Amino acid sequence: MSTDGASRTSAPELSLRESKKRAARHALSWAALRLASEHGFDNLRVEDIATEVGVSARTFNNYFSSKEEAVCSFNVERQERLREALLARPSREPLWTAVINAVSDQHTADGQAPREFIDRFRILMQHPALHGEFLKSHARMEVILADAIAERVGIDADDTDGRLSARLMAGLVGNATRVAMIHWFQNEDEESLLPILRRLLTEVSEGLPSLTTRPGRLSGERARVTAPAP
Amino acid sequence: MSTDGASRTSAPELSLRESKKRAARHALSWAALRLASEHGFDNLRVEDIATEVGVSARTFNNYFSSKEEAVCSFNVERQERLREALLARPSREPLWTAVINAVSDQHTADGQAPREFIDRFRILMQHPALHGEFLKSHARMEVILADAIAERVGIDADDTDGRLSARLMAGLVGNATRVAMIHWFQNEDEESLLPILRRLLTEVSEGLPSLTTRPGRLSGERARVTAPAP
DNA sequence: AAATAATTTGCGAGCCCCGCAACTTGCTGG
DNA sequence: CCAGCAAGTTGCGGGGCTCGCAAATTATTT
Repeated sequence: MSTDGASRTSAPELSLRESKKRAARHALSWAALRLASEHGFDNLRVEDIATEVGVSARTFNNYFSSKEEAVCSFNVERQERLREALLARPSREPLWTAVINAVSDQHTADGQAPREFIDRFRILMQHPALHGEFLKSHARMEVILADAIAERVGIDADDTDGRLSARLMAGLVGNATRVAMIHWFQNEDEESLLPILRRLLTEVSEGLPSLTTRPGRLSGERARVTAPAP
Repeated sequence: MSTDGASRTSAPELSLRESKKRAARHALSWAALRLASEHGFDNLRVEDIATEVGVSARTFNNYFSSKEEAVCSFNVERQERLREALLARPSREPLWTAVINAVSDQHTADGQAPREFIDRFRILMQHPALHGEFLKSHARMEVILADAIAERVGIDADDTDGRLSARLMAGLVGNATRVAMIHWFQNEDEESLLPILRRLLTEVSEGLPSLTTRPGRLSGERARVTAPAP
């Protein structure tokens, strides 16, 4: 029968080898995530992950160069989707709107996951050993997003300043995402992730008004910086 | 007599033990950085670092839980300085101006380092094994900066939204810093770090005008997002 | 179907990180 | 001043990780 979505989005006709490789990588990544969230990262052995999937431990290290990488690898899978999502937004949408909506879409599915799993996930991601890899996967995401932004806006490959700006904007998005997630990690019963994320992104897109135009003893002016340098 | 800078900034009168500990940590961190930049991270052994400083390898792991952490630890030392620098800016300065100047100050000294060292440093930081830890140290920096911002602006500890905004702003700064550094890593003979950094920070502080008001087929409007939530 | 290319696997080496228990060093109250 | 306590250091040993290598297995090509 095999009625999977091969034709859904321009399937690149992957060879048997390629599809096996992807499947293996995917399986290893999810096995790692599941086992880690169930037994805790400290009790995660490479051998267990490999056994779970039915390959040798040596093969695991052909796919991932560390346990941490495998556990956080699910983030990478999102990247590809985000890129497509942004480019699929109607081209009339203002840039920020398109970005915010595209990012939101990536996170709406998360609400569906079983509560129990989400809770364990939050605990898991607090582990120091995963923090670095988690950030690393976000950094990769930002690069992808920056390219997508540049593509959407029509920035040339050789427009250094333009690409830097795109990179910067992608960073802002990634940062808002990160802050939202961390806040969400730490405050269990508060708002769910998506509303926070949208709020932060909107705030960023508007130039952080709540801080710069604060009523108190603060100046509402934009920064006026002394001359950069000779 | 001991006429050192004890009174400069409210020295906490550290005990002999404490000062030894700090010295050891500092020495280990710098030994790690130096050896790594000279011989490459792949040829860095914990034992070498420890020997260089004159302690046992076991002691090294009492201070740092990984080589990566040690190599990137110099970033942490900046954090404390950044906090003080921001709070020391004249309180009349607009927030963004103060932040930009404080951040700039942390990086002006870098230009003085010997060229040779800087080059090796740039290569070193490209190593995948250090990338995660590098980002981690930046994340820590952002937390410190967020607190400093909140303190300067006068945000209460229980003002959740306010603190979130401060966190967000600190993230923007961290992000601009990161983008600037990465750009600087990859383009050897281009501008030096500081000018790029100041340019990016200014751009961020103004709400990314170069992208959102781009002449072409893009709308210059701010994002108008569908209602975030009830 | 043979030739070729890519993957998987077992083995072994070298290193890392940490718990533990002795040992050394700084600190504190009499 | 010094006895006794607290804190830091060290060697040892163990479990684990990551990788290079070469043989075996599995796809792909001709």
